[in-house]
Amino acid sequence: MSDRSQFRAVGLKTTLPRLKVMEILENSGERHMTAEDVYKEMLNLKEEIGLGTVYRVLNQFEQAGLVERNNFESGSSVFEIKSDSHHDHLVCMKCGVVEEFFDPSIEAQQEKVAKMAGFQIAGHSLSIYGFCSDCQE
Amino acid sequence: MSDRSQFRAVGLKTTLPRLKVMEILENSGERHMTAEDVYKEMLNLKEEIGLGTVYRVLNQFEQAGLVERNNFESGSSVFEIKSDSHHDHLVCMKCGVVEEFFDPSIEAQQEKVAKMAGFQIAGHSLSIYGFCSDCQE
DNA sequence: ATCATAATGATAATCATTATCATCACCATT
DNA sequence: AATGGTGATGATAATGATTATCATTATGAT
Repeated sequence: MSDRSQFRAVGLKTTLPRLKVMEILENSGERHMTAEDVYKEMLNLKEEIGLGTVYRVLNQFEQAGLVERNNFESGSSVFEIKSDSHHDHLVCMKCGVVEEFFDPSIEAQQEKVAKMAGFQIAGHSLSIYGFCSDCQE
Repeated sequence: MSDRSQFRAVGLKTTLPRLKVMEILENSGERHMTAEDVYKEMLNLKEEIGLGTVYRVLNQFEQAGLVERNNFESGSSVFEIKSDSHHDHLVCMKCGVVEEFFDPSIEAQQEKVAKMAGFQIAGHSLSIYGFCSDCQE
């Protein structure tokens, strides 16, 4: 599905800033970008855009289910293209690298926990913090 | 252990603001408070304190291992007295109530995941978001 | 091509949090 | 109990992330 039709499907007009933001999220090596990251990359590519627009567009994309927001422990949100498959994160506290993982048994166990507490589950966020293989003294 | 000796043990002088902040965290019905919450409660109790001091003290308590910080999806950190036993959270997206849980199998599975990815685990944060039993239409 | 409407960019505003710094309180020592 | 050095406080300003405002501009249905 093209970005164009993706946007149409969620009621967003196809504009240059939206196309560019999506393109950066898709093509940037870094899968987890802050609004600021996206903005800077945009400037690198000699594209005109306002930082406010980046924030606005990312929020709209999140609302629309096109991207996913994560709040690690850094003080700013990071965004990534929403993949069809849910996953959680391993975050390196030294170099900041983020690895993704999916563990069915953890997922299943969460369902159980929620059910036991009478919670209707809507989502969850699991981040494991530590040091990646390159960052252990 | 009294707050007084607790503070001494971690190299913090025993001061009125620190005693009061700790007292509020201990006695407030709400276990997960923002700095602002603590500050307002302080004013309620007719105690003089600066908001900056609340932030400073909470950070020191966190450094010292006396309280634990959590970043749910609200944009501001919440603090709770650090209990000896680790736990994760179920957060109601409507009323904001927070329930705690501990699930050994999830914990164990996280260890496995980290090991497989070559990560040296330092901590983790698992929050399940949903609707508590009182908040389901 | 026209036009209503939504989107943009520049800017100001807000919110959470931290830094600064002069004044003040704690507490080990006298 | 008085003293003094050092750490702590409070008021304020500063910062960083994010959102609101609003006049101008671009999109897409007609």
